[in-house]
Amino acid sequence: MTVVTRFAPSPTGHLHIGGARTAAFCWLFARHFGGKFLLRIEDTDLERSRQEYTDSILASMIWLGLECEGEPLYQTKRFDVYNEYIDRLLASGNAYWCECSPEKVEAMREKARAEGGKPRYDGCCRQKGLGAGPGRVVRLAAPATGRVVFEDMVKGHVAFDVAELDDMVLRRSDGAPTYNLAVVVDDITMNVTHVMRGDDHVNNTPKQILLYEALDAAQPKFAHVPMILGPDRQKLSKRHGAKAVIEYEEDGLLPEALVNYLVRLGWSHGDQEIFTMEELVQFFDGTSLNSSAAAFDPEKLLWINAQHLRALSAEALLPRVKPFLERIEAPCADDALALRVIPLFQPRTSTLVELAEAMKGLLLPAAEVAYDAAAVAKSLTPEGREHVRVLKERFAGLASFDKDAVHHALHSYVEDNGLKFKAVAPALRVALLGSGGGPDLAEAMAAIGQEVSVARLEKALSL
RNA sequence: GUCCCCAUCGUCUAGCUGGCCCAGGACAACGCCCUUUCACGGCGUCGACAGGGGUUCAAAUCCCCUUGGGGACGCCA
Repeated sequence: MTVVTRFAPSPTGHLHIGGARTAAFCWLFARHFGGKFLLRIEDTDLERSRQEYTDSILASMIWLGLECEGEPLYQTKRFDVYNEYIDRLLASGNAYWCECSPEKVEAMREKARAEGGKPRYDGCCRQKGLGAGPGRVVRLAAPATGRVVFEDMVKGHVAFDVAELDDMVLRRSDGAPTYNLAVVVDDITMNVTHVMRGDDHVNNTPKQILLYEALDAAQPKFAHVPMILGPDRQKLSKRHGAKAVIEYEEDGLLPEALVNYLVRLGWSHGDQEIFTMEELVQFFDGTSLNSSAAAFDPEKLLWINAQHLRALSAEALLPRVKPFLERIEAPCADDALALRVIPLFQPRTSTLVELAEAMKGLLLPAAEVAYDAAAVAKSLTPEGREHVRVLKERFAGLASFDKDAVHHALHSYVEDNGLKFKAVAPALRVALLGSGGGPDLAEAMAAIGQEVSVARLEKALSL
């Protein structure tokens, strides 16, 4: 039997990190077992569903590298299928028409709540033998007693008393199917073998199992992954602080790093922290999932991202930083130059945004270098300027300008004059880079080249 | 209120078929080293088995209770 998983977002917002993690788990699980990963758009809430959100979710999935098999399935296009299944339930006596108004049902619930019980519909239309009619809904004729039991892949043994469940609505008065009905029908018809979803759905599971039973259909395996909580340990949701995946994209995060971080939240493989997508596929088999909720830690995400950023080759990184360079008006005209500059900042930055900003400082022509006033005042002293002046001449006269050549020129100047390297480095650094921090001087000069290096020093001397 | 789930350092976690754990790794914090700066890196410090009962020769690991946290109770998904 081939494994089939599915991710089923509702297009009422952008894809947020909780959903992204669930999607990643589903995708990984299917990949690991050589199965299929399907996508289903749960857009039956006509009020809140929007096409733009569907587009956004799809785009985020692609960005994350979690591509699904075939075309996504839209629930709104499947009302015929749902009605067919509802008719079957009606015919088999597992469902019935109900004429109770929402107000009446709400009153029942209030009453039950007041009496300290579980709010539920009392099933008063069950024996009425009603047929279809305006304002009427179809409800499941749930068994009155017994227990619903299932083995969850992460929670283990879970049991519910059916007395806790009520006769849920299957078909709304407007003819649209309800969530639980649609999910079950879809999972059956899509041949889903493993339902992996958020913890917040465990309570729906017994209701859905009742439907599988009423439909006499085989049940999938369930895996309820714990929620992601905010740094404050409060629930993270679309309406409460959950950042959308696209925001991370804009922040310069690497998709593989986001997936790495998200998956590690609630899953582990020994002490390993950094995983490539390939490793994730190799190791993720649905076990080692944690059963408790995890708090989102932005700092660790950043660290993971930095690790992935450093692991990439300059060639691989170049096309990925380019959009960020353009965004800060430092478009890269010289790929070879950019390729030499990237490695200088890989150990010094943790996002593409930071990388682009750092690169900008070296990509600029001499005339546009921005000097940090405090650093200039501190290091470009008369004495410092003198060092820069002489050094500039020496650099200009170099036949070769690779890192070693520059390094030797620099150090021979220091030795020739009986100086300490520390005495000349700060001035040269500010003159060259405009500020007090940054990469190795010889490396930086070799990267931007002799002409620009000399021009930069000259510019600094004119300050 | 009722039901379901969960409970190891501030955070993510290893460990949970009991002894190798007076609990390991990672992020963060702090310190030292490396060093032309800023980083990277290396080394180290701080820091947890929620509490109480059992079971056992032995419990972070098994059972119960308490407490705490989360989720769900819709003609939302």
